[in-house]
Amino acid sequence: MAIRVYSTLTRKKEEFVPLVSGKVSMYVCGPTVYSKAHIGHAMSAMVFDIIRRYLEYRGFEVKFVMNFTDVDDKIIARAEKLGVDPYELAEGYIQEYRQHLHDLNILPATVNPRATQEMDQIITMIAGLIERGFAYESGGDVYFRVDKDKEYGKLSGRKLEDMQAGARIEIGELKENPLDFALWKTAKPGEPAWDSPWGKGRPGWHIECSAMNLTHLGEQIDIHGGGNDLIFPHHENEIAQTECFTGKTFARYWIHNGMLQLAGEKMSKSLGNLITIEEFLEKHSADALRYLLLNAGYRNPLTFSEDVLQSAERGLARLRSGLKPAQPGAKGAPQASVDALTAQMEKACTDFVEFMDDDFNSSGAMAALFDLVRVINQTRADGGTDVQLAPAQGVVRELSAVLGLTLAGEEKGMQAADPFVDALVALRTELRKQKLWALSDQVRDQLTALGVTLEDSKDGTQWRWTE
RNA sequence: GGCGACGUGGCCAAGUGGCAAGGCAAGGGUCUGCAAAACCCUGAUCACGGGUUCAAAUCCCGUCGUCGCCUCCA
Repeated sequence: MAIRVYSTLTRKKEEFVPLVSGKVSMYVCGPTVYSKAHIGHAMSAMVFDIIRRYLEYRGFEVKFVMNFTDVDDKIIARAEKLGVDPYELAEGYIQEYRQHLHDLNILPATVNPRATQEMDQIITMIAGLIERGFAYESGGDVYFRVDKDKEYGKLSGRKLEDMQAGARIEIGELKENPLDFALWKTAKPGEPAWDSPWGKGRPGWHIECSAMNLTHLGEQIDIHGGGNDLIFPHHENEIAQTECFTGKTFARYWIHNGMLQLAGEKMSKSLGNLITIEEFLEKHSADALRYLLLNAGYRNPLTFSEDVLQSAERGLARLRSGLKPAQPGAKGAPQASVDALTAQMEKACTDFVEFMDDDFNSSGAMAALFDLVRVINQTRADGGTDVQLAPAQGVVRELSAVLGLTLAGEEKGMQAADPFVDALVALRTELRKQKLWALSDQVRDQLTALGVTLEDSKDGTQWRWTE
C-alpha cells in the first residue's frame, strides 16, 4: 500500500512517490525570530515532526530542512525599539527556539539554514530572474513581475484580476503592478545590509526560502510544508520565484497544517491572543500538546482550551495504563486471552499503518493504539504476566514513539519527598491491617491533597504522583 | 467584496457513497472495608431545506452559522 498525501496544490489526496526512490526531501517554513514562539509554532513544527517520523518509520531516508528567518522588517523594528543589535536579537530567539523544539520532543532538522547565510544564492536567483524578465529593479528595490508568470496564483487558487480588484492593496509607486512583491529591499541607513548589484540592501521574505531550498535540497523537492496561513502570499511567491528561475516544478506535495484556535480565533502574534511555548511547558507536558494534534486531523483548525488539554492529559494516562506491569502475583492469563492479545497486537500494527498511510490520519492511528491498550488491560485483569504482556506493550511503545509520544509522565512530583510518602503509605498499610479505616482514610485523604494517588490491591498499595 | 475550509453524541474528534472509529466526561455494574486503577455495559442518523442514487454524514444546489486567506503571521 502506498502512502497518500493531500496536496494543497491539487486539493486532492495523491499517491506519495518521491523524486528519488526511498528518499524524501522536505522543507518546512520555520519562524521569523523576532519574539517568543507560541504554541501555534509548536503545532506546526510538531505536525511536520510527526510526518517526518512516520516517513522514516516507513523506511524513507528523510532530509528535513527548516529555516530561520533572521533578517526582516520586524526583527529590525524590534531591535531598534529595544536598542539591541538585530543579529543578537535573532540569535537569542533562535537558540531559544532550538531549546523549545528539543523540549517538545521534535527531532532536529537535518539542516537549519538562515536567511543571512544564504546571500550568494539569493543574489544569484534575483539576478537570474531579472535576466529572464521575471523581475525588475526599481529605485534600489527589486520586484517580481507577477504578470510575467502565467502560473501565478495556482497554489492559492487566485486569479490576478480578482486580487487586483481587492481594496486592501496599496499601489507602491515603485511597482509596475501592485501585486508585484519585493525580492530585494534597499537598506535605510543603519539597517543590516548586504552588497548587491542593486546596491546595499536585504532580501525580501519569500526569496530566502526559495534560495535555501535550492542550496540545501536542489531545484525540485518532495514535500514543502508550513501553516496554511502561508499559502498566500508566501508559498505562492516561493513557487513563482523558484519555478521561473529553474523552469522546473518546484515541490511535488504542498502540505499545510490548520491553525490553532484559541477561543474561536486563530492564535497569532498580530492578534496578541497567544500562549508562548514557554508558558505552555510550565504547566503541561509536550505529550499533552502532541496528543491534542494526534487526536485531530492536521489540516483542520485545532481547538485549544484548558478543557481539551485536561482531556488530553487523561487520555495520555489511559495510554500509559497499558504499560503498567502485571498485577502482583499474576498467575498467567488463559491461552484464549493471550491469543486475543496477539491478534489485537497484529491488528494494531496493520491499522496504524493503514491510517497513517492515508494522509497521516493520526486520529485513526491513535484509535488503533487505544484498542490495543484496552486488550492489554483485559489480559492483565485476566491474570496476564509481564512476559505475556510484554510484546503488546512493546508495540504500544514503538508506535507511540513513531508519533513522537514519550509516554513518560509520572516523575512529576518532588522526588526528594518519595521516602516520606513511602513511609506514610507503610503506616497506612499497618492501620488497614488493624482495620482502623477512619485513620487510614485520613492518611489517604491527606496524601491526595498533596497530589499523591494511592491504588490498593490484594498484594499491597501502589502510589504515584497525581497527573 | 473575492477565494477557500468547516459545521458529526455533553466536550475533543475520525470517517467523505453501503449498517456512525477512538478519547474525555456521565450513568449502571464487577473488584475493594471504602476509594483509586482496571474490566464489563449504556448513548449520536451526522447544522437546516431541497435534489441525485437501489443506497448519502459522505455527491449536487440553496439557507444559516463558524473560521481562515486576500497586509506580517506556523
